[in-house]
Amino acid sequence: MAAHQSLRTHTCGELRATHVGERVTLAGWVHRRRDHGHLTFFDLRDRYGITQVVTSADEAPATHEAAAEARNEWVIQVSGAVRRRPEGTANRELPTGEVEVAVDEVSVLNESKVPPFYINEEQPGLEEALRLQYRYLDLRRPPMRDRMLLRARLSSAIRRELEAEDFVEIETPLLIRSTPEGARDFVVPSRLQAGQFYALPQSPQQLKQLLMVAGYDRYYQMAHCMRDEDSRKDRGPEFTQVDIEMSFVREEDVMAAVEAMVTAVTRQVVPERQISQTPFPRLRYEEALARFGSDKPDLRFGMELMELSDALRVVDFRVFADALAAGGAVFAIRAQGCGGYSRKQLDELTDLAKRQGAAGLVHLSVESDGSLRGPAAKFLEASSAAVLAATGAEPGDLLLIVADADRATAATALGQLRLEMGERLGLRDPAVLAYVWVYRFPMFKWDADLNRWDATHNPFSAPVWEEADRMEADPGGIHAQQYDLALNGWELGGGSIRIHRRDLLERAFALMGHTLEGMRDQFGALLDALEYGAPPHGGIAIGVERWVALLANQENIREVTAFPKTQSGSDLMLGAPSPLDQQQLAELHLRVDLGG
RNA sequence: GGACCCGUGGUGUAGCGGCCCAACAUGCCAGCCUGUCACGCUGGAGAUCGCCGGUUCGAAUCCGGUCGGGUCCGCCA
Repeated sequence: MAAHQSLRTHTCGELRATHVGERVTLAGWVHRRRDHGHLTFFDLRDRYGITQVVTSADEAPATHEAAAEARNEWVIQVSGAVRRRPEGTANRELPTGEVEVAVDEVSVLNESKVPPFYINEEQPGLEEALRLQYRYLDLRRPPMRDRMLLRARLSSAIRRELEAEDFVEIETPLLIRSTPEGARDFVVPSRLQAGQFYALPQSPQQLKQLLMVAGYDRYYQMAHCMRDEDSRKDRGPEFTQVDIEMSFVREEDVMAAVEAMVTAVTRQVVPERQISQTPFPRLRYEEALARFGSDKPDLRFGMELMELSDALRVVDFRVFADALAAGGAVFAIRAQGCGGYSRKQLDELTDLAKRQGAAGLVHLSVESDGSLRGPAAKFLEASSAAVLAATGAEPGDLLLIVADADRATAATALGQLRLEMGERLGLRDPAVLAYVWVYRFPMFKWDADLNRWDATHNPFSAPVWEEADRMEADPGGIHAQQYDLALNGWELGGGSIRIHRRDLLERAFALMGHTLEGMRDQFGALLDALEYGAPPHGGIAIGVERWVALLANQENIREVTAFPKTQSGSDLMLGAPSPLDQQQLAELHLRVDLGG
């Protein structure tokens, strides 16, 4: 093992029966102490594991007495002989559990105050703010350590796989130019140029495209990105992405390369997990929305959406009739065996549907005689057979139905209910990883507020080539060569084939209301570069925190981030952000105005 | 910008108008204990209930505000 240094001969995860008889020196933290008077056991911990060391009043009285001072989290160094534990006292829970070190020499390398929370046991309810304030102690806890090591193995495997396929890692700058597109920028004031600001990258998008123009036809980078938008459990102000770009490729090529890397990496890093399907399923956006109510569906379970628009077209029920008359849709999911849900449970589901933009939720339970029961049942009597036929619902089942004048709204609201029911029914198997491609997104969406078309994803994404001619004639009807990679209901990454011809890019931007001057000002370098032999190219970016979180079965990316920010963007350990003093402000040509 | 939830010894919880200057577990300290591994036993110290204000004879408990944390909507090309 490489971790041998002059203060230790072995790590705390290393000793086995084969070491019995060797004299060793270990250094680490006191994980736990069991004091039996004339005999004291210490569990000594480092990042490699735990080893039991013993001091004895009979064998080494002075050492025994000296060691008795040590408390939890003190850093100590011990020397002694490795010996097999007495018959019947081996600990099968520990890899090192067959042996122990009979300590004859101990030295305290550093004492520790009593920590503000337990390092040596799990503590589910522990206030996260406290963990963040003492993150260096939190990171010492074995579950956090394991997640950090998992993340390191993931990064390493990604690099190994990509480099084996001739990808080259190229770093791009962190101080770049602000552009109003996309998320809000974090900005950095320039000292040398008064009144001017850099922006921190939301992603190295333009730079990696410029690298393609430069001929580095397979680029990757573990790229740090920053977006000044409100946090969620799956996104924070700064994050890391595996940024990839390739030249001379079609969608197929990028997806194949990424899929090969993702599959190989997953198998190396979490061999115990099951990838539900390879090659990864591919769903067109429209299909993902219609079947799962999401553009990042969780494919670990079925419970697909069923469209009832036709079955219910004749029903005299305002909620459905109005939605359908307005050109909308009615969707349902069938929750098997949930017909007995209580009023409270149904209210919770209704609240969820409303939060997701639905006007309401119609719930029907199927009685043992096949009749439907629920607040809206009396309106549906004439159609109950059609509903049962369309949904396949059986006695004891619960049907959840959402109608909306907007098809996507109905589908996404029900998609959220599907996830909730999947959770409640235990269908989201934590052992399974269900990667899925979602592709062929609409290229533009109408922005009612700005009264213009806007890119659904990335403004540099290319239209499906055969559709490019219709861009101006039918902006809402054409699709982008855009593909997202989803995993267990989370968006892991997204990418596209880019526009590599200046005229086409200008047309796309013009459609989004950009003037030629505005484009030159903001994207001048890229536009110019496209005129110097830009090859066809495309790529993807994969969110590292989300990926690790899913591989570690964590709900929250803070659990896989060494030093995360709070929801309001604070670093509770460092106390950031903080004010600047007057001199710093003056150098940066800034004046702070807190008046509001 | 908005909605909701949380904030009681070091930590996690209980208490939710007077029986509480606050209970339980764990941790901490001390003593005892030669085979433990969440060691055990005995004893002890430790919180005026995030903060400010109000209601009340009386507030951890009710109300308002505020600070911190979380979840969500908006936002996130």
